[in-house]
Amino acid sequence: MAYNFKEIEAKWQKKWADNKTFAAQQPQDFKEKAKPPYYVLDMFPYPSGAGLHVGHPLGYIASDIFARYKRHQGFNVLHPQGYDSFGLPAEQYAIQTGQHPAKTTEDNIKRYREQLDRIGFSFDWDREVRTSSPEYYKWTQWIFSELFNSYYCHKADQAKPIDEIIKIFSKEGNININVACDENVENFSADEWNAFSNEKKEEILLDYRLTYLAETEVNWCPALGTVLANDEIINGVSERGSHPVVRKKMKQWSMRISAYAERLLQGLNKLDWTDSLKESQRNWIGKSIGAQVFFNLKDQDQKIEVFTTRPDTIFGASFLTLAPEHDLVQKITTPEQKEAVDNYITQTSKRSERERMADVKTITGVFTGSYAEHPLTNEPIPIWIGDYVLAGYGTGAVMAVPSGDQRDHDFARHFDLPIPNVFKNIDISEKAHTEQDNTVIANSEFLNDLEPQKAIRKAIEALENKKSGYAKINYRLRDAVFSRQRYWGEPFPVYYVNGLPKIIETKYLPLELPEVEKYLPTEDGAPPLGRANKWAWNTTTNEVVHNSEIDHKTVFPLELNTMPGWAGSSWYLFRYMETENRDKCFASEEALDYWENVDLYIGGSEHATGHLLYSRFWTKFLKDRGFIKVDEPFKKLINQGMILGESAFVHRIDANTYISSDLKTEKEALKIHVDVSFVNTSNELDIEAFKKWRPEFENAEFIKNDDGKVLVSREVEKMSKSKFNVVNPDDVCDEYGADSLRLFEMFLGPIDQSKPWNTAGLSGVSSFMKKLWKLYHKGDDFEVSENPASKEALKALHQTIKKLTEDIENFSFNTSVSSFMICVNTLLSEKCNSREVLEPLAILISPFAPHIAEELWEKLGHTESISQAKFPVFEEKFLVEDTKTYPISFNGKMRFKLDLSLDLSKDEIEKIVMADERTQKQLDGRTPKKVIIVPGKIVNIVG
RNA sequence: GCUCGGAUGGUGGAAUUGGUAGACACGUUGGACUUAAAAUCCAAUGACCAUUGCGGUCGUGCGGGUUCAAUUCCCGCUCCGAGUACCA
Repeated sequence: MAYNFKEIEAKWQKKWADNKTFAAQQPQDFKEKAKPPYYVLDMFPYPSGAGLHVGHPLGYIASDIFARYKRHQGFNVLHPQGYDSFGLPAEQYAIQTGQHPAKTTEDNIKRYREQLDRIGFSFDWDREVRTSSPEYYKWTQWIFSELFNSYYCHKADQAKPIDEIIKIFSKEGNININVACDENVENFSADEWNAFSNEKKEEILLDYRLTYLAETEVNWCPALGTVLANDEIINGVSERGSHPVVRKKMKQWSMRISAYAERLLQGLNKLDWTDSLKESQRNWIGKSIGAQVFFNLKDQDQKIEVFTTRPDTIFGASFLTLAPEHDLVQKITTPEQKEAVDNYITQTSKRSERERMADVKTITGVFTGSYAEHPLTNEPIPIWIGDYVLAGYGTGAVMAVPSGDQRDHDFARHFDLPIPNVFKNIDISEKAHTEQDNTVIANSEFLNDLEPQKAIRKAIEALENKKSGYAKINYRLRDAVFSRQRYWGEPFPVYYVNGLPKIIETKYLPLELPEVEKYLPTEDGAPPLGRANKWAWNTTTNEVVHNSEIDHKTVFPLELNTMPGWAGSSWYLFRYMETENRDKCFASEEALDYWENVDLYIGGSEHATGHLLYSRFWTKFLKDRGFIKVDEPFKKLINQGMILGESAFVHRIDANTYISSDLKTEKEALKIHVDVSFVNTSNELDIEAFKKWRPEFENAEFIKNDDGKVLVSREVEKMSKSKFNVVNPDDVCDEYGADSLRLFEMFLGPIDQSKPWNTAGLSGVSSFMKKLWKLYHKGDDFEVSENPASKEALKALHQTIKKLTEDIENFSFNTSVSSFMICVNTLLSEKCNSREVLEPLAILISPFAPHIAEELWEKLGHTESISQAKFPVFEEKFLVEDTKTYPISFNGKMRFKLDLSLDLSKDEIEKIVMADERTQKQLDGRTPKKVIIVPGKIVNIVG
């Protein structure tokens, strides 16, 4: 019987689903001793309308191989899948078509599921989660409430219930506490606190809560009535419709992730993530040690706060630069400078933050007309504004030391400001001196002749004595804005009483998304939920009621923003642990204790500083409040690279004429994307299909090459619908089978690298599958002998076991596939069909190609699924060699090979090698200067 | 700009701590089988020179360095990709 992958794959996919073969056992399911748990998780997909392309399953195949491998090793494996189903694309589609995002999301999920099912993943689908389902987001809302009801105590270094700080305030005020809070919080005593009105107390508490309302800078697009992400802005205008965008302040929910900066940083040390990923997070958190310095204004009772990592260069500060958005700018600008400053601010508001950071060449800025006082010399220092200083970064102000910072240097040169040199014997006329090594401070009074580190300490001491500053650790990590002016996201469980937020109690959750007639912002610029008629909270009945009932006594308006995409994905790993009690808790204690956290997480590196930081933050928070016991979500993490598409282009030389790409033309040919499905592996265009594709190609004329073909050119690009280079896994499954798809995706290259998809290569793994099948068959019949295997066959098997075990542990799946090929090629040439070899081989390959493995396993006479079969164990004895083929090199270049016994000593090897006539020929009469012999490795003759 | 990756034959890639560069595949060429095609099998295949044979030179993005020996380690570049805080 020939290898019929269609039948085999359909058969086993059905059996797996019917028998729930891959259902993970819950702790309470174990009658006897519990199996050790192992949790393998993929970053869950956003179900887009385009469906899966071959790039998506790459990581899923890798994690599936590992999950299956762990089952063979005797672990109880949790390997779930779900959908990150809130998001912008569904909302955009809803705006365009009027269809409810819930409906299109449901359709997309259905399609994703069908596609995933065809690839033979060992997912436990009973545990599926969808972030957009109310039963799930009930608990996202609950976590938000808990954050609202918590503050961060730096002394205990953990989050605590907000009630505790209220007690502290009423006993001792806020003067001696060490907690995370807003920068500008006012001091009060216990008596003052107790005398405050409830409203005032609430306002103050917002400065301490782990989620809080605050004014934040956003990219506002007045024409679209919405806030845009930086990457929705192209050249200063909106991507959709090219409307102007301005920076604007808006009241938004934020998450006090900055409170966790140090723990997020320290926690990295114990994670099994790549160094580069950990380094990215470290840089993102951006810890720097330095000083906070105050500059008093010359003529006003105000001070400007700056943070600097180089207080040793403070005598070189010749001006201050404020971000144009800085609160003090309006107050300190003199009437003469007002027009210039206002114009500059308007100009700046049109530039995105990213543009301002990236563009170092154009130097802009304006003098405010005011002066501050140098804290140590009392000299006047001009105050400028410049858009190279960002409002959200540090204090939004810098003390400019042009001799020690390149951007300050550029700014000073551009505006002809003084550049005092504070370094001994260093020329700073051309560029700033930014290094600390081999540096001595000069022109700095009491800091003269000191090295930077000593000078930093001394400068801070001086600032502290004058009450003009103090040592400070600063983090680049900013609090995360948590409000979105969108429809398709989790509603906040929040209503407003006199403008102050109140939380809806957990027992009344979920607060479900209301219906709206359109998914656009309202005419007066409120978010889409502003269009809902029934979006008010009745505090007596505890239910959502019509807006008309709002009386601000018992019925209040609800929050109109929704939560961002990362809300649901920050805790979903815990939801999969629970199966039965999903309505009672986010996950039961028993399940949480057993599964703990994710052992292996696979996903794209684009999540390095977003999702992976936010979910670490929420995990630490949940632990602080006692809801879970682990403080990191993902123990080990592997990044998968992107699979790129190979776009095809037809070459057009005039309105209707297309030329084969191998022909030269006098006219410049225009390259036009063409659907890759019209092109075969030899780059020949299917002319008929092309003509039918679109009306404008119907009457196309072609200039063919000598073979009578029209060839296309190829380019590697991102796989995307708009580039017509998408390859659908369904098509690959139809033509080659899921097992071949799985093997090929792994065979393409290292899991973490991006690489182009090339369908031509599929025939290689496909013929491997046929060879594998052939090993177990004679003609059309299954035939496996009980005779002992040859020495060579056993050696091939054990070499494969060894290599494979190492490869799987190192996630080097491309070389695993190679070693399977080598093994099967050897066994075929050995004509090996012994059960002794073929049975372990089936298990070895089953994580990679599970369908064929199950089929062969069944034919081998087993009635249980192969998925729990014990993984073969490597035995050294089958590999022992007594000779080694030595490369004999001369000056490092290999010239010939020599088989020698491994028992030989160095001297013996040297004698044999030197006696060889080829050695004498290479030396050509010379005497070698040196002979290097590494037994078992190499011989190198120098001279 | 900043941060983190990457670059090896015509193509995807291999080379475990510095020790035979190009495993395994694709493609190409030639051959076997076949009426023919497909499938399958066998052989060759980094470039250049030489070719009757032995062989030789160069070669892992570029320029330097360390070493008996460098794809691997160090210094300085170039190009490409990802992230850059509201895409997911």
